[in-house]
Amino acid sequence: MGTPTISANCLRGLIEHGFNIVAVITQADKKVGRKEIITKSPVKLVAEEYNIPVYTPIKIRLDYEFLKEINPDLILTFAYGQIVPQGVLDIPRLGCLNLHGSLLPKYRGASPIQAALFNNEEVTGVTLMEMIKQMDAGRMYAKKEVRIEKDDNATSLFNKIGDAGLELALEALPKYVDGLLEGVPQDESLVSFCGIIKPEDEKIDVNCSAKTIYGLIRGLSDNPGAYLYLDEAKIKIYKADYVSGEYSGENGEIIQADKNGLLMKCHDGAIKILELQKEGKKRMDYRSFINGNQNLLHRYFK
RNA sequence: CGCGGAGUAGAGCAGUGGUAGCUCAUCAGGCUCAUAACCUGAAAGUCGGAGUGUUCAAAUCCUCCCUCCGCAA
Repeated sequence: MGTPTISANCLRGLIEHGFNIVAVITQADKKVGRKEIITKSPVKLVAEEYNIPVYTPIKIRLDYEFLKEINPDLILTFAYGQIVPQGVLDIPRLGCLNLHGSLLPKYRGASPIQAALFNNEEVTGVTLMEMIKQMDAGRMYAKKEVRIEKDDNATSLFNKIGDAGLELALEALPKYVDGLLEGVPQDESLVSFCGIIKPEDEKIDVNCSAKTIYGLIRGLSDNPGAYLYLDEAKIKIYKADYVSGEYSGENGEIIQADKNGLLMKCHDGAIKILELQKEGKKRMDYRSFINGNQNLLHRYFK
């Protein structure tokens, strides 16, 4: 069970390594984009490619009777996008496992990969764990660490986590099936959570520290992008760096706008904007932005 | 028919009826110990496409089409 590209890659890997996938469950086709084109999930596309039966319950919470007939030995989820009810967890004889995009017990919840970036972590990872009723709280069977590099953003980290998830599954699933893995309970004192990211969470608060803003920008790039406003125009920042040090001026003020950089002062340092996009315009580097928007100096982002 | 913005030199933009401009990049020359710095000059646009639409005159107004983007989903 899964939905986005990383799940699809994982599914493909499992299939090619000889795992017998009897059914695939993914989110239903959705209308996407301005033209509302009906789009199948990446997982569905891969499943169809290999002629594996696909199920797309709108609400798995209510609609899972079909799974009893399939009677799988094991269910593996990876970024499925719905909460799986107890009724499903009880079906497979070997239980339900989940690949979670963090090193549990850190970052239980819906956005672990982004959360690691928001918090400027240097290491995160993926955890293979038992699914229980309480979200992301089951015993852990295996983990794989992923190092976060300076130039990583959400897109690149998703890919790394996806690759790591597949590797972990290939290594650990056979052992699990043979009963060789021991489940380790999570240390409840170290639990932290991350929720669904809402549009208001994507707004940059210029009064935050440079490092916090940097983390937000990385964690939301390339999709959907962290934003702020210049006058009435919404500006998304896709790539930036942070500079420590004291700068005069107010938070949000543009304190440099030339070929050497586009700097916005914030609390405890400044943000060096590298790639951005004004609404209605294309994504561009800071030099192009400065060329087309003169007199930026001492104006304010807010 | 969900709402809205935009398509003008390689890039980013200005220009809303009267012989197409700005910043950056490019090329040439100059200055300099030197330079991504500075000075001088040059090249580069059938102004998204179509119209056997309006006008003395269209990048600018009208009609249709294409593409890109923000919101919403």
